[in-house]
Amino acid sequence: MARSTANPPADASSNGRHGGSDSDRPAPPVANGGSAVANGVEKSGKRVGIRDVAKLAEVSVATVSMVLNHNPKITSATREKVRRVMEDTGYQPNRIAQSLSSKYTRMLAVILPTVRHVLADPYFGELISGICDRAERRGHKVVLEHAKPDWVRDQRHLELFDRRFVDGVLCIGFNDHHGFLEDFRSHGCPMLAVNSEFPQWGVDHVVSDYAGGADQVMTYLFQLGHEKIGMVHGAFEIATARVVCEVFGRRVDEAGLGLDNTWLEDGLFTEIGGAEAAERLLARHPDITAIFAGNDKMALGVMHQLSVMGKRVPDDISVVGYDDLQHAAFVNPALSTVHVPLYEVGVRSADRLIELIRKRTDAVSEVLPTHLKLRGSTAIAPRN
Amino acid sequence: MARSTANPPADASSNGRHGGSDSDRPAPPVANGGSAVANGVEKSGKRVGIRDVAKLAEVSVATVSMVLNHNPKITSATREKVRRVMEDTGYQPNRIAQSLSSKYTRMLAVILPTVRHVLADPYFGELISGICDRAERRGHKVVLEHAKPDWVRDQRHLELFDRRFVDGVLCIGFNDHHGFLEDFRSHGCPMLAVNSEFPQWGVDHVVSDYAGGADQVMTYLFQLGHEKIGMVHGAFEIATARVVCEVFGRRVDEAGLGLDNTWLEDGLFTEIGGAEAAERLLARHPDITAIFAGNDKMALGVMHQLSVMGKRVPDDISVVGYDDLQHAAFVNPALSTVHVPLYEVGVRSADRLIELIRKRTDAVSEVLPTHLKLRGSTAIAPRN
DNA sequence: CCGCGATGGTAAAGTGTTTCACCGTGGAGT
DNA sequence: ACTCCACGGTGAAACACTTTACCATCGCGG
Repeated sequence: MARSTANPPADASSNGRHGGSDSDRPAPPVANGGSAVANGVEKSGKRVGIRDVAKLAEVSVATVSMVLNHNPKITSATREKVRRVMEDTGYQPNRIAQSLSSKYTRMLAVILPTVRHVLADPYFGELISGICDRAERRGHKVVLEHAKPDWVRDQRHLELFDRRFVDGVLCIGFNDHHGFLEDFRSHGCPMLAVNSEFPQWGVDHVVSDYAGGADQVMTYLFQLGHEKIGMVHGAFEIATARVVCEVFGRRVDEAGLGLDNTWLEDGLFTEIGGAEAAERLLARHPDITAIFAGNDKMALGVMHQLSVMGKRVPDDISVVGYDDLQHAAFVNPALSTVHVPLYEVGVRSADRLIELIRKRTDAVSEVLPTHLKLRGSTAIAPRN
Repeated sequence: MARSTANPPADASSNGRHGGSDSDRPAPPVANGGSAVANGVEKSGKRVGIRDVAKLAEVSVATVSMVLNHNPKITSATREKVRRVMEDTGYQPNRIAQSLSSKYTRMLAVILPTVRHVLADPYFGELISGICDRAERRGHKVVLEHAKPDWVRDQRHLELFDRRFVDGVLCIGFNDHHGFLEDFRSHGCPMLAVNSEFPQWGVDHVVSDYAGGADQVMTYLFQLGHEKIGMVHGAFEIATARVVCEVFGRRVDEAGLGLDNTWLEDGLFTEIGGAEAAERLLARHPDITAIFAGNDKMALGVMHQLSVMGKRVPDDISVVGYDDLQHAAFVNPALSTVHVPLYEVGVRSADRLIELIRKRTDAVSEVLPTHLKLRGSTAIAPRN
């Protein structure tokens, strides 16, 4: 069931373009193979295959293949000869056939939880953006996958590998209840958790520094003189959300503010959830002067609710978000938040996963820094 | 170069799950083939292939293949026999080999323009969400592709088909300068423009009713008594943006308001562009009472800028957006906008493209309705 | 009783690469 | 002068399916 072990593909492997650009060079020169031959079509109506190239170049099929794969056995002379024919004929290797022979498909899957319209959430979008850009540069394509309930019940996630859809998967947005994440590792399928972590399963991951970000927020709020601080957090099944709450709790305790659990509310990671959490928080603690939300969506909901309830931000209450989504700078007031390098996390994830696939590395656990982004939603605590 | 024509795949084609679920049934029953055999592994360490199944079921390989593909030639008796073996062994057809033999990969590509972090834009996310969900239900996978400048220069877009990456492509967010869109059609490659149209090239498309939406906005603004209305539009190279402007112009003319081109400003489809456009508009026409933005991002920018300039929304100036992105309801004030059924557009696009691939239809030009979503950013025009 | 078509299944030929065992040649080492 | 190895390249066997001839059997009408 697990992928049989085999040599990882050479760094410079065939990816269709004759220049060969597996590494990070932007793109092969490609001298625009514009011979008289109509692009890609031989005199016959048939598509040109490796055999045709071999015939025209007066070499064997194996040789052409080796040129394609940058095999050092080939002289630069013959390599050139073959290259020329490839350009003249507009030959492009059939990637299906390549995958069938070789052990690699050069495809990655991004697996997302089944939340309605999950892709419409810029948090995911930003991560995927980074993943796609980097994957493309390294000659990989990205396919999108949703982890529907029946999907994992039927073991469909392993099907991705068993049926040879992809070489590796990137998982975004899952929590401790998603036990299927463990299966990948136990079946020897390259997998990486993106901006999340699962210490209990030893899953490889690239994550941003949630503890650091939360710490900075607390320091900042204290500097502004806030002592009545509420927290709107996401689900506790998510390790990173837990971390943020823990930091919040620790800092509050250290400062001796005596804030108990009633200052914590679950915002479900959504705008609406954030709004409702804010409502509860305010009902319980009318004297609250600051709210720290676990992500920007909840922060938006909080601000919306505060506005509805006639509270001014930041004059009456300061609000801090987390993520720094693109539109956070354009709401009223502009949101102070923790900048998470989501795009960069995506980029690194793709890099590390590809290395995992090539068995160039085994354990990956990378942390990217976060920092405070101060805007208009925070101010000095109002004096009572 | 063009894909050689061949029979489209039968509606019920092999997609790995033995139940066969090409149609829209949610998922095959899958009686959890839990025999004693360790899932998917035969006694040997080798993966189980179609040959193994044939041997165990005492039929030929061809028969197994036909069972897989729901070929009516097979008796239900033998079909059951084969099915049983498949479940017992946990056999799953290798999709690479299937693609090599058959003419179809069951993959679709979504092609996006090269805008930095384009996926982080919920507009695209929502569309792609719909596309993915429906594609998955119909047994297709979706791969993401960016149309970088060099990509089209090198004819890489056709490579998607030539190298057998995908069966069809969905293009989102392009404009009249992207001539490469024409290539797909001229090479016989199934392609569909999503929520955009290119009458000049006769590209198939699924689009929402931009004219209707704009018309409703204008009617509404007139009802509120607005006469000094500015328009922050997107690039004119985009047909749908043009349509909105045309409607704006027509309605304004019909109403005899005498607003010339100085009431139009380009907002570049971005928040920042919208903000700058609003600034210019206000500098030129301090008496402006309403601004109609071509999308929600620009509307956010407009509102932000108005707030910076000390104008109140909607008391001093009303703002209307277009798209109805998820967070539009949670900004301050909540944005009145045109609801575009982006998710649904994505769904229909996937459906139509798959039909195109199967040659079940040829020309597709579908229009989905839009409607006004009134919230807090609009009000009766202030009396001078 | 013979021929014929429909039925249900089979053997074998693709599908377009990669990879592996092998081979001829030429130069260096002894 | 002879062995031996390195070099550059070749032929053919995988890879795991689909598809297309083709074949045997059987029922039925003439």
